Amino acid sequence: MYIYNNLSNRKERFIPCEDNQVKMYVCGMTVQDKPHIGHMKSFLTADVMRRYLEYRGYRVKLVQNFTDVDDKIINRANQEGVPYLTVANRYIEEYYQVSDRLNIRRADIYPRATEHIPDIIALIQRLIDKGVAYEAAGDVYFAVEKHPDYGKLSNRSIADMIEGTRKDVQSNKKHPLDFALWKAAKPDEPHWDSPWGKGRPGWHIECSAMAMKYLGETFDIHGGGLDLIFPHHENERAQSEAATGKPFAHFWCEGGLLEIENTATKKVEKMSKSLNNFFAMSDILEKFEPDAVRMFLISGHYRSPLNFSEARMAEAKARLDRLRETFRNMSFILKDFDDDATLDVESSEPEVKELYEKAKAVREKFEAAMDDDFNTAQAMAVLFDVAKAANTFMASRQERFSSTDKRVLDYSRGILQDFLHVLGFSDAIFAEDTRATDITDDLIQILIEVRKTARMEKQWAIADTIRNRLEALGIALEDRPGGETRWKWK
RNA sequence: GGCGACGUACCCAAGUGGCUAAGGGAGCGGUCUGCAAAACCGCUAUUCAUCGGUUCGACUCCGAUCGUCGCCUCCA
Repeated sequence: MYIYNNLSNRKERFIPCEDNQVKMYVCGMTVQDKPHIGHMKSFLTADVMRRYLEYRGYRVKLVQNFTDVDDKIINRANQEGVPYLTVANRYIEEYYQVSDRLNIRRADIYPRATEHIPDIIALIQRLIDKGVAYEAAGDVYFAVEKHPDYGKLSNRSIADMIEGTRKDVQSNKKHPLDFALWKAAKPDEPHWDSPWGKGRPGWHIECSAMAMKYLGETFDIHGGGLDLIFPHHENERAQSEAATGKPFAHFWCEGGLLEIENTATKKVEKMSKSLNNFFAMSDILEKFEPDAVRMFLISGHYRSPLNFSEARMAEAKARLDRLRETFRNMSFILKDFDDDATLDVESSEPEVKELYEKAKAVREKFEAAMDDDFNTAQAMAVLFDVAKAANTFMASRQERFSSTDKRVLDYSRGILQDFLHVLGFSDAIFAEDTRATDITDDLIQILIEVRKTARMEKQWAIADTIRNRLEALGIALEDRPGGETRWKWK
């Protein structure tokens, strides 16, 4: 398979460092506020990559950090008058909640910066010993000019960057682009003892220390948002490779940002905490189901920006409903279908053969799409193709299905389920709605029968009242061509 | 100003140096239906921002122009 590498600016053949093992690090959140849907785009992207890699037979070790000490967390804690870890823990907890609801599989390890201070100090010391970092008044800085490769990931040269740099007031730095590995503690700040006095880690170093600790000095894939390329990932790479003399991550896979239209200026801009234009993931989940969010987030390519709006979410929901409808219709037909005879395609009718061929081709087409830098949009199109074919097939049958018909539908359903799972959709799409308890079903069946009688007597007002009242409760009735009436939650 | 990405139908969105430019949403017409809903069938890009160039041939490669976005400061 091929994955786009931001380091080389092109797609490269993906070959893991170790045979069957993929080691992956995703830059997690600085837990200063609620996770918003832009954050979750990154993590859901990583989740899809991981699931597909596993589908492909790799064992994946995924590490995703929490940066739980930084200026903004400290500020927020001061405003609230609580310890900084209270703030951090609160948002970490919320992260887990929304992540679980989105069916994002848990990473293998979620290391936290504050729990790795000794590792961080050791790494900084290593850099000082190598002569690429220096201490100045209790701070420690990485000397950018000592690292010849600096700027490669973000495609810029030190000279270019200096032009755009504002004058830095604090001048413990030897070079304006040098960045802090360790910051001397200001009064009343959280701090730890270190060889350079009391202080706390700078922003980038924790990722290097923790990635190396859990994945080794070289690993396969480094993910995160595109806005992290500079300075975060550039600095991470520089300090890591300066320390070890080895490549840090092989593939740098930063994803496109979530954008949103500014209602005042009509301009599209990235969703971020600093612009205060974000939609908390928890709020969106009040309104839209998790699978619809997933459908929305994978509707384009992960490297492209994605524009958020309620209308787009509603569209994603409609896409999801289309698939769900197909599954519902299959389920009605396959109710009590329990037959493990093999499908004899050769002697089947052309319609059966056609659906079978469509479903059978999914594996190859889906893999071709996903092997090409995780093209989820293409992959979804492949699945929609089969859903359409199944719908067409079902519509062609006038509600009478032979066991061969059922076999090919069962086969198609299995294929669709398998591949929707690979993309991380939950069983909620194809499983029966859990709100439908048996008694509910019985009660609705009674109403359906009453309505049926009314319809036979052409008492349309009664029939429609039943349907409308149920509709108001979120229950939709469908009269099928054969005279059968089905119900579903809307 | 520097670096990078992008501009495909009403909307979202994949894609390819030459075979009908995927898929979805929305709309319209039809089938089915007492009416709906859902589904199915048909229609909605002679064209891929604009202008040049390379080529037998480009939407796809190159250049310019216009537009949008991101990074250059904290940010998934």
